[in-house]
Amino acid sequence: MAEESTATAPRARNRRGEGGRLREEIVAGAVALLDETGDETSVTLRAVARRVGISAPSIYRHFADQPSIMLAVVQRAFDELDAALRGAWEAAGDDPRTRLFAVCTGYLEFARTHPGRYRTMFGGLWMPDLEASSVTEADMQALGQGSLQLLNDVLGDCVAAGIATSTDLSADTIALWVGLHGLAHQQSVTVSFPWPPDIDARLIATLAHLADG
Amino acid sequence: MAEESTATAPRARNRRGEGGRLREEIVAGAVALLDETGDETSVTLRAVARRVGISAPSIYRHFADQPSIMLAVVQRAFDELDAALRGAWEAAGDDPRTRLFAVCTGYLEFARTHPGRYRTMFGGLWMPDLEASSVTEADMQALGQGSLQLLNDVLGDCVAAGIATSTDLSADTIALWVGLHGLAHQQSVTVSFPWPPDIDARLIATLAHLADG
DNA sequence: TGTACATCAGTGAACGCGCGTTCACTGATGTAC
DNA sequence: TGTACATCAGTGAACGCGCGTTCACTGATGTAC
Repeated sequence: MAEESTATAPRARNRRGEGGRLREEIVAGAVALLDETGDETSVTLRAVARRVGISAPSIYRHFADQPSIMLAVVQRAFDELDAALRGAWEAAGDDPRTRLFAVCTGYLEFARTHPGRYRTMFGGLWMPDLEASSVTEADMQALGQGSLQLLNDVLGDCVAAGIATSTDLSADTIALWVGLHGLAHQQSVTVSFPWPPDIDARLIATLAHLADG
Repeated sequence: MAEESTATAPRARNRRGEGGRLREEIVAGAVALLDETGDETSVTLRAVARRVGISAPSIYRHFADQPSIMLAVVQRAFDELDAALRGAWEAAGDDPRTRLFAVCTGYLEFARTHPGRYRTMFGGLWMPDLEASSVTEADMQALGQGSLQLLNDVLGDCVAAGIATSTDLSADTIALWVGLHGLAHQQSVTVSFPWPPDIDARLIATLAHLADG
């Protein structure tokens, strides 16, 4: 039924100076492949080329090698996570408690909506050999920093408003993130697990040390 | 320096009726490969055969196909996790609080000691197509049940002793496990992360709803 | 005790496949004069 | 305005590799008589 419409048309070639567009298409194709198969090992250079509708060697105009594609995919995925959380934050209004829940459930929702992407972002398998690649350790550590900072802010606002307690905000932020990650990751891996219906709220309220009621 | 000593000797063949031994060696070799490389994609049928010191086709006497090897590896890893937690429980004495911490830190320690194994157990990538394989969904769900039950017990003992509170023990057990898993998984993926020094105790005490002091 | 035979553990050679990567190329598009 | 040329996006064919899997086999070990 659903044909791979992006691959069937015989691609109009980009005009001079616009070759950079193909880079975008390659990353988008790789992300689409990842979302569809849910398996990063199926995001091969050749599979991406097929998906985008170009020949395999064309990719080398835009990426040095196969791991570079995965790095671009992961960087884009982290950017999208950041954007999603920021969107949830802005849509949530002014109440610190509402904002905290909006950002945390936004995080969980991202993983549920894009399980393959989430697993790849945090799965560690795509990680390049830092010695054999142009990627720096700083590049690695920068990933996810924005989202962690946003979590820190919403939790800090709750503490400032007196609806949550904390002796060490940054440590509690990391503990909160760890809990969200554990839930998000397990849900991105398995479909059948006996989750209690209130697992989201239970985890968030506990890890944020929210005042009762 | 460190030679692959297991692969150099020209293997004495098993005696009649003891061919089943090779099955053990194959699983052990696959686990060793996983621990060394930290990467489940390098646990190929041929790599395992090389590691054990046999020819590739010999594996087919003991496993139907390549995914069957991975399944055996994961099942063994879950058994070992169970045993490690039970060992920590028994060594911890009678105090419920001490037991809770012993089991939880035992869990985290397992992941730190065997990061590749842990990532594979919970990474979801090795999972076979349930339709195209002899593995049942019940097999899948059974994995990790023992460890979860043990967590349930130690947490329940704390509640019974009045040092922890819970409105729903099984839900709180799952929340506790989710937190442990998030920390264990992230630590099995990355080496450099700005962990607060007390992250283990902070996470455990929070998720167990331990009474202060 | 001796020997023919069945059983069983493990092998060697070969297959087709998809992969990443290289190379020399094609042909449309813009530019210099 | 016309034309020769440089630039640039993308291609087709080929490579060597490791993979999973198959097949017919070898040869040691135990068993029946």
